[in-house]
Amino acid sequence: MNSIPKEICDRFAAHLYKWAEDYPRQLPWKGERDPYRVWLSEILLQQTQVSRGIIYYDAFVSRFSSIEALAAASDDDVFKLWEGLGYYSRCRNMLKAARLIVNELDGRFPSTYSEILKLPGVGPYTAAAIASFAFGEPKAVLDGNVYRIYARFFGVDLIPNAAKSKSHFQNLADQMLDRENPARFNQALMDFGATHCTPRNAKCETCAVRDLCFAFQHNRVEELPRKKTPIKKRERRFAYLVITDESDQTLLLKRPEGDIWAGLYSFPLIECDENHIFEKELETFLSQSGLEVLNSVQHSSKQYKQTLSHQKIFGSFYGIRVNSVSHYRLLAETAYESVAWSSLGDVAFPRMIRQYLEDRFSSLFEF
DNA sequence: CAATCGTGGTT
DNA sequence: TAACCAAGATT
Repeated sequence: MNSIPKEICDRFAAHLYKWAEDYPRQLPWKGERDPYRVWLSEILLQQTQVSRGIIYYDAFVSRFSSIEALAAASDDDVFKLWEGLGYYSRCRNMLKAARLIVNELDGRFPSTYSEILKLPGVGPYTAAAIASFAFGEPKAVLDGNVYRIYARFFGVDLIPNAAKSKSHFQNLADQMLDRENPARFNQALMDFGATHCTPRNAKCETCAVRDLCFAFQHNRVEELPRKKTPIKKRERRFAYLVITDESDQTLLLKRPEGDIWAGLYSFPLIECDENHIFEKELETFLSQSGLEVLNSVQHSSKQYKQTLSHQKIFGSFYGIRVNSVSHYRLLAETAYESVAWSSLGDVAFPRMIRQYLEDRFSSLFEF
């Protein structure tokens, strides 16, 4: 690949720094050097808008003031704090990394890019961010903002994140980085992308580098970066069984690895495909459950819909009254648990289940 | 390496 | 509305 003239790099950086002074952006983690806090913010911000990340960052910092405190917390408590943010494997990997650092690295956060990169849940972007922000190492971040800025600035006609094009963008980013001030440069670049060189309605009229910008000069700002081909969404139908007994216990299960919402809790569910009729499945489930059913369908909810990145979930909830959930056949040997109804407010649920509980039972949780 | 993993903001 | 996409990582 051709190298970028030094003059271009220098002029870009100078304009970028001037822009950052003209458009200050205050964020809770800005200028932060504590690697724990930098790491925490970057994990929370993966595929997450800054405005939402701030809310969870404040909650996590307030609850866990050190990596030792985080490492010592229970999985369920941390998942509860993460509830609603999505991409829950981040939460699981965050806990793994915290415990690894505390238990095996004597609490010392790794201080180089290559060592940081080994942490669970830390990929090239996050490692570069932590290395530059917390340790001043000259590593160029490559996130959605950076893809967009350089796709436009250099007129790169490649789809971002495709494995083949990533190395091209990384090469550009590496050359453009101000190696004397990596933290300042990375921060300003992402701020610029997030607020000025935006996906739509980019503020080209007040952009100081537009004279150098390929997309602006060729009137292709709206076309770049190239869009990813849209994904097909699998449709799934979940029938949740809200089973309660006379002691106000209910059945929950912890969702396993390998499917959505791993690590969160759920009511037992019957997944209905086209060929399976819910009523028959329910009859089979109950007859094999060991439960003494008092009222097989005490109530049924409306149908909830939730669109995920790769799936569209249709969910309905069916209230079932039994004598005692402790008779459930799989309780002892599987991920199923008997939980007091009054404690459901402390359980981490997927959005759809939390929504159902609020719709139907909000008065019981003192929200 | 292309598919998978959530949820909500924005237009 | 529906598409786009957000400080990506993992498999």
